[in-house]
Amino acid sequence: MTSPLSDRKKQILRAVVINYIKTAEPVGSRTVARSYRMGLSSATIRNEMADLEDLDYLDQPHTSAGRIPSQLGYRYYVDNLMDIDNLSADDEMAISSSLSSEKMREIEQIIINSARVLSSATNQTSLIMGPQFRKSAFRQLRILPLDDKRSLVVLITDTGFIKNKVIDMQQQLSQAELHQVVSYLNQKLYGLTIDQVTTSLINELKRDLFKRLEILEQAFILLEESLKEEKQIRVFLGGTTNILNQPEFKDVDKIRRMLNLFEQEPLLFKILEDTSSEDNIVVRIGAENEFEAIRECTLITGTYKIHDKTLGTVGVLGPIRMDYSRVICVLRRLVDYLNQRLSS
Amino acid sequence: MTSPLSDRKKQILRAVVINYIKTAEPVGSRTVARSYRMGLSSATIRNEMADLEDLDYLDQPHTSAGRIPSQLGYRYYVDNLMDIDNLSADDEMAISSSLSSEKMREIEQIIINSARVLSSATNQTSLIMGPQFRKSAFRQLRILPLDDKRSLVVLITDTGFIKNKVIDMQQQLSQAELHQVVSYLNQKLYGLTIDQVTTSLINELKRDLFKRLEILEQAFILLEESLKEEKQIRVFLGGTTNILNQPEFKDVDKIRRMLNLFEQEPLLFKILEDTSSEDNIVVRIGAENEFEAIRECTLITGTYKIHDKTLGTVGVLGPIRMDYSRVICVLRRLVDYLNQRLSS
DNA sequence: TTTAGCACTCTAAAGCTTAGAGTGCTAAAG
DNA sequence: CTTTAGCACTCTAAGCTTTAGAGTGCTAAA
Repeated sequence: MTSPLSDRKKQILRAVVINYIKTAEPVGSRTVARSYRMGLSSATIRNEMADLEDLDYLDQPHTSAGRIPSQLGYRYYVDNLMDIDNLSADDEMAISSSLSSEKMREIEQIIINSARVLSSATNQTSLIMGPQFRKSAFRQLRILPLDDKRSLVVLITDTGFIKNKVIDMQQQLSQAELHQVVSYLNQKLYGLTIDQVTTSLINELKRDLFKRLEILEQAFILLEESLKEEKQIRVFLGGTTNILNQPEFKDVDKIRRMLNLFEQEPLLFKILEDTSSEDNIVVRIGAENEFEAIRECTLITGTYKIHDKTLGTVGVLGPIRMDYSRVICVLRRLVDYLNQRLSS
Repeated sequence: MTSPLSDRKKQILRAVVINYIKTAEPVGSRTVARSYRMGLSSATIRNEMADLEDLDYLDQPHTSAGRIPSQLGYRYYVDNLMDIDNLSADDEMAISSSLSSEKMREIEQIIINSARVLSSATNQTSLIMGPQFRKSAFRQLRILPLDDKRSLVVLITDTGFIKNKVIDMQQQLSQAELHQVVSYLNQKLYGLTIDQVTTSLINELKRDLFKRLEILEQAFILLEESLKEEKQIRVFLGGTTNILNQPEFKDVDKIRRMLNLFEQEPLLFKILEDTSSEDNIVVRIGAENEFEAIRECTLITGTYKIHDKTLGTVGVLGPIRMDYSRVICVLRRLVDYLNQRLSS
């Protein structure tokens, strides 16, 4: 479409973006001329900057202020100008030491801790979708009698989820009968993902079994509820207060809107899910976001897998002015970690 | 100590408190004289108010402003002047309908929903401590082999907690042996509260059993971890953004401090636990709070029980200027609900 | 003891001034 | 044709001043 930018323009755009990310102040021509010694006077830079403004890569808050990157400018920077260094040794140390803390056995613990690490390493708010139970494959169903009336139904998936539920049995069931039913179910369901266990399949099985036993209604309820409940998977947040450190959120009203958003788990889930189809790191800048609520933010997400199955999304949410290069680094690092950690 | 207040002073103090709670503006003598027709001129009220200020029941933000209640004033109001009406029919309706939502099977669901109801009914932030696992009594331990290497250990308490954990078995164990060990443990532990299952007791049992089987190490790890992990019980929050609606929190720095507090679960737990010894509703106004972090707030708490055992604390946290009467009402209602709901 | 009247005080909001940063334009230099 | 120096101009944020309004405390009279 538009002609490609000259190298000089690229350099200048890059300088403006980097500077603005660091200082949050509009960047003037003098600043660019001085700090990135490129042998040009501020007047020349000024002309170039005026061009960049015409091309919509830069904005001017008011006539006599410096320039700030437009959303298009950020996009251009992310796509063409940014270099992604590796993490500094210090960062790497800090991150891996926080990640390797002892008591991280439970999946939930791992996720929560990851959220914390991610937010503190980026100084932004982090969102992590818990592993999607529904994409896991059915492994085993067990029924464990507790006393006369009650039993514990346990559902286990290939990705290590364990769901359980105490159910009431109206009639007692002999060990043998129970065993029969349970192994029938296991046989029928083995290997299916939870997604595939539809209500209609359940009904079919139910019909099959009802001929012989009316009693397992409750066990089916567990299955059905698992399906319903898990439609909204938990989203874990880290560093929600970090947005308060960003100068773009010094307005109480904006803060309220963001915090309100953070309280709406289903919406957060949708926001994360929305990006989860893609393969690698995805950067959504401002209006590129589908959801109105985060149109003033940038969302950077990655997906993590267990045994090569995409199970969830990890993201960083912050103002459009954020340190893209750093966030992407950290996010990559974390996704690697999760992939490795959850597969064991 | 000080001589009791005259009826007239009480009336005036009450009027100031009520008015200030409603408007968040300092209350002037004219306002009191007019809105609470007590046949006195503003000048008279003015004199009385000056007296109340001398007695430390009222404060004056600056020379020519109205008066606001001091912390002592609020305390006097709560102890002597406040009348606690019942909930209005509307409120009652709203609360019971939110509470009776369908899918509240899990304890956690009940707690989370309660937090939501409490915060929206009071327009404050609500805190609810999850039921204290440690005060529950041991009921049953089960071990459920999954495959060659792994088993599921399930721990059940009298208050309906179910903890489980997949463990690795280095050696295989015959059904009979397993059964033997498990029933030994159940016999030894039945009826003890989790608190009573100390590490030393576990070690003792371990010694007993090690003579026969080296294998259950992992099962003990579950027990031990349960003890450790649960030291910090979850605290559920509702309406954290409500503080943003309070005019006393329009300062970003204060907001940051509060939100930071909300992210520190262990501290929240301590704050709630601190009040849990007492019987009924407890009101802590400002500096009456033990914890520095909430010295600018009022915390109103109640405790809920399962089968007459105190299991957790429910609280409302907000600015010192809050609608005490209303909050106390709603809190009472909610504690009743929880007591009833969790005992079934 | 209560009240009217009045001078006084204090704040918050609105208006005004100013310093500083940065621009855009023009004309000269390379 | 491109780059640069110079300069007038613009805009904001911060500080200062002014003012209206609310409320007080005191005094003297009822």
